[in-house]
Amino acid sequence: MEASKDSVVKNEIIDSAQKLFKQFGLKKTTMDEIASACGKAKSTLYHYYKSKEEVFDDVLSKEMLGLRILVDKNVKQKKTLHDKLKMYFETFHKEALNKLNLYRILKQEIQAEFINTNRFSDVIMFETNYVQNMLLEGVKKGEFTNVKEEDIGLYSEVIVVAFLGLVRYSVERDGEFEIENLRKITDILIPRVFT
Amino acid sequence: MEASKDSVVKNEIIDSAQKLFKQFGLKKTTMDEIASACGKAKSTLYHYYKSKEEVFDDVLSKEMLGLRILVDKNVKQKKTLHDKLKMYFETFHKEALNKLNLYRILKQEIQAEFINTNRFSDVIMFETNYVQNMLLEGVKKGEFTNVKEEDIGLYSEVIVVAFLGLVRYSVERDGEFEIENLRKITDILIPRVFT
DNA sequence: GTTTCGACTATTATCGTATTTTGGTCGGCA
DNA sequence: TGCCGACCAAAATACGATAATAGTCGAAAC
Repeated sequence: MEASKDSVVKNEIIDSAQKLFKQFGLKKTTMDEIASACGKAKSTLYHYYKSKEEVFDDVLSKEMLGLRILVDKNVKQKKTLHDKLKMYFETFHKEALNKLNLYRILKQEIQAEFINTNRFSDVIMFETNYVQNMLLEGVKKGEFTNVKEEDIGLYSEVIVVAFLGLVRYSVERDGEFEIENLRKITDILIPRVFT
Repeated sequence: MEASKDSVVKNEIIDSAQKLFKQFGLKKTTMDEIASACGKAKSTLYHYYKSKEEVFDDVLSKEMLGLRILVDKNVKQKKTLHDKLKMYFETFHKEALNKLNLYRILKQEIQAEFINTNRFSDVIMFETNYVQNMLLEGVKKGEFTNVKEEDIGLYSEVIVVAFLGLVRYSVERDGEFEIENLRKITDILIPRVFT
């Protein structure tokens, strides 16, 4: 078994699964459907994944990766902490709505045990870390001085959780809470040194 | 029917109902149980309330009122916008955990149609308004200048939604996310003029 | 040896129906 | 006017039968 061949087949499976999960959700998508969608027998899937959950998990990882690549790319184009955060919120919010499966997790629509516990807090942890690095960079550059360095971990967590709360809210209202408004959040979440 | 007598009986009912709802939740509490808990017949309850929902709604109103009185009392004791907001977050958070029924609403644990639609957004609206007044007062006193006055409505909404997201998070982790941390949120949510 | 498949199993979900629970009504009693 | 027990209709529950589905296994194909 070549590793490359292996991952090609895995990609086929994930692509089909992603579409089906997006359309019907985790519960209403069967392994048989995924299998025939990519022209394989169900038992073949179990050669590459040991469970349905593992397939779903991989789909999520793919979506998350896509979102993160985009977020990171956009954020890197901005120079100041303020602009970076603004772009971060905007891109994350927009992409989370596109990646429907991911969005379902954020909304905690899927109540599977294995997901809520791990996945959601994984996202929070990862994003907290990402934001933390942004803030630390801001500190190093002197853009962000009025916060003790030891508090930056907590600050990041607060920012992420608060932001995700807003994403959820915005999603539940389905457009009532506009993206333009979301842009102003940075002004709230980040105390500026130069006022 | 005297109005006073009427409200005495209503209070008896609400007290019993509150305990039961707190212990078993909305769905697992029956009208018969509430009735016998306050030594009345079920049909008597319908003399004072026209439905179970109305009873639950009144319990919520009572809890909300209690919380709001305390919040308002504590907030009024503080002078600056910063201290007021700090106290606001702290008291609201603490009391929301005590008032279990209210807390279930915030957590959106109760999925009854009549609740999610009205109650939750009622809370958001009320709190948004309350915070807005705080901010406007801060503007008037010159403590809070770096925000356009027309944006204050949006700011308030963002603050409330973000804060409720944090309350939920803190509740889900059941103590992991400490109240002391919550106190620092004000520093994040309110850009200070004097840095 | 690796990948695929069809047949098989065990578990879970679904359905139809009988039964119970429960929200809500009503007439009458104090 | 305030209260109750008896009553009803609708919803929840229980349960057995049936169907759907996640996951296994041995063998065939490559």
